[in-house]
Amino acid sequence: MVKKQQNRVDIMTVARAAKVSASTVSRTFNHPDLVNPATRKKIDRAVRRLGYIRNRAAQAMHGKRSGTVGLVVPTIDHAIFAELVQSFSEKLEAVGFTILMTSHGYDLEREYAVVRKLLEHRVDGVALIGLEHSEETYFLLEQQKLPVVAVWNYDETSRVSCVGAQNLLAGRMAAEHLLNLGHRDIGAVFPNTLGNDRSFDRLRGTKEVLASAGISLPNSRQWMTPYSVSQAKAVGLEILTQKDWPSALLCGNDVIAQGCLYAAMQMGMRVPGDISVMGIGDFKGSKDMEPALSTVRLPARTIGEQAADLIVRLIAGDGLDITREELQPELMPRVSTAPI
Amino acid sequence: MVKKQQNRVDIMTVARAAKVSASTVSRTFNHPDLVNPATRKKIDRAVRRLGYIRNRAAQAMHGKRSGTVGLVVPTIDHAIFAELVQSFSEKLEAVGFTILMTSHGYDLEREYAVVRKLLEHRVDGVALIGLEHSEETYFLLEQQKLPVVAVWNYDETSRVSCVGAQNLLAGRMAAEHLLNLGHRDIGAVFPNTLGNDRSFDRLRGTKEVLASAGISLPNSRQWMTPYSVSQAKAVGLEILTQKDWPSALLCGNDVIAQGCLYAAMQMGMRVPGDISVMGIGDFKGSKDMEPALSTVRLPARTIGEQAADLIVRLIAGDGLDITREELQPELMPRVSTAPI
DNA sequence: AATAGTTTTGCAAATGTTTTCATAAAATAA
DNA sequence: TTATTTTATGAAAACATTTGCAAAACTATT
Repeated sequence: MVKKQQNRVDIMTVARAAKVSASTVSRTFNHPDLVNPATRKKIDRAVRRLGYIRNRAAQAMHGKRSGTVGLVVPTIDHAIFAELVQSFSEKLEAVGFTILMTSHGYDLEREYAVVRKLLEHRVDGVALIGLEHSEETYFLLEQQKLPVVAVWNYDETSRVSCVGAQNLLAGRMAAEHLLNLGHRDIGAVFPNTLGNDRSFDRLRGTKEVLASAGISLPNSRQWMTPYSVSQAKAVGLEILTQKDWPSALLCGNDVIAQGCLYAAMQMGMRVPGDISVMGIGDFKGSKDMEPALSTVRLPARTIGEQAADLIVRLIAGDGLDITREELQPELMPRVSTAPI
Repeated sequence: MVKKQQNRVDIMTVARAAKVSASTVSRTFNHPDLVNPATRKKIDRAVRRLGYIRNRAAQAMHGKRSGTVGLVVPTIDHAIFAELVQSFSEKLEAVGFTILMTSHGYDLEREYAVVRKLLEHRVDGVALIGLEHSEETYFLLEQQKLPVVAVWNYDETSRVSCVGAQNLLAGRMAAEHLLNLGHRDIGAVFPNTLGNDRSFDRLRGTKEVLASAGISLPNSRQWMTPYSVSQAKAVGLEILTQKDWPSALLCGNDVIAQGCLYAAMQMGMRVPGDISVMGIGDFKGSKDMEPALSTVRLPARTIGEQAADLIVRLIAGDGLDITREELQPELMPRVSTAPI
């Protein structure tokens, strides 16, 4: 077994090459103002010539920041998270952080495991999606006194800092919109609400509003589908082939709504002529669909950016107090919904 | 300025609590078989009680693996990369790696910078998208002798290991399909090919095939649009409002194709009746569109998975030899294209 | 009971950096 | 010119772990 002859260029190698001490090399990186420009130049040259790359691991050992932020998402394979993750990481990278990203597939046990792993890597902060996490996860994070922000949901009683919108409100607004258009027979098409507080709250908001208008949402008017155009379309087809379909479909998110739109199209039905379709989320493509999708906008980019801002503030300030930032959902009435 | 009284639980704290030496604690983590089960139990209890989390940074300093793999993408905010990233990271996480993800927004300079940063974090390997990278980036990676795999493109002359498909082939297949259907007046709608070898190769393949069928692709039949449904739709509208639109549109990817589909729909045109639309990529929703999108499938999930496999093999084997894995694009004729 | 072999443990050195403190050199003030 | 301040550098300790080596504690064998 050949021992890999590491081309180990460490700080000492550079120091020797530049005929200075390791301390000076270190300083050129971390406090350039403290070292003589001439020396700095010598060192820079040596660094370049040797291809030296400093070792963050060794830095991090000094109680210094690791320069990484952990990001835990259920999955990145959903339009909405992609948008969020992108804006979040752009903002963080701009101030020099690197993102350690992990996903858990909506499994709260796995979430705990990945958070642990992030902690092993001594991330400077952690961002999680939503506020529903296992007790162990919360405990772990609190115990480590690490800056944490829950992204996407807003809740004034949240156990950690959060930036997001109230999904409950979004659910309400969607339902109200449909109600205002005169719809009384409404079908709800939602993803599984288990381990997904976003979805749960939206459905709750919807039900609340309907109930207070004296409209019940019987099980026969509720459908569940995974987050996927394809599967939502299948469910949509199922709904529309039964003889008395609802006059409007309220979908848990825009991807599902898109599936329903396609289902209607395939059946040769007119939207909103034969049925209205309402989404929640306002994903990137939603306004361009044909017909343009009516939805409730949850500003993913803004949320991502503010979350990034917040976490750098928390990291910088050794901030221990919980901060909450609420963003308002916004009704986006477009073409896919119409008066009955 | 209050000095944050770190709840610094280190390996020594655990050792003291369990009345053993630090070495033994270390061993319980890394070579459990070398330590007496009884001792192990004692240590486990102490670890649990104190909430100890081991420090990967300190481990990594020992020339040990850092347990991270760097992933560099242009942007994650595109359906296609999301799918790829998801499958890639799922696979890697399953074997215990954590992903360090960064994006560069199609800027090769920034790519160099982020790769450097990844190196500072002593990632065990790096995955890049595509094969077009700056000389500095290649040089850096080679100099560090780090396992590298370029994902998404296949090229038998690639400078680093790669797993992907030949975009050239994909471009050819798309064009051939249209040709076979009898189309002679074809429009190409592509994203900017600068710093994007995928797109460049597809367009090249397309042109090749057309040329060898004696069909030229004048500038007036080429359009450029950013990767976005919305902007592609705008371009589509522009194309379709001119008096003699092409009989078929060949789009650089499925997102652009979707935009064109919507444009046609908005114009009240029938696809494929009035115009055929062809995509490249076969993204998640493509088969569900109305009309279902004809496209050339590039198996994102498979590519992601194989890339993950390959990089763990490279990491495990101190593998220095370049490995190339080719996946075949596949024609997916569906509804959006028809004989002229 | 003595010996040999095996398993388990601890000591100390090593890893690559940052930082505190001390000192040397240079610049400024007297 | 001397004394004082400022600037630039190096030596060494600290950070949290892993690991080679050797000692100690068991087991098995005679």
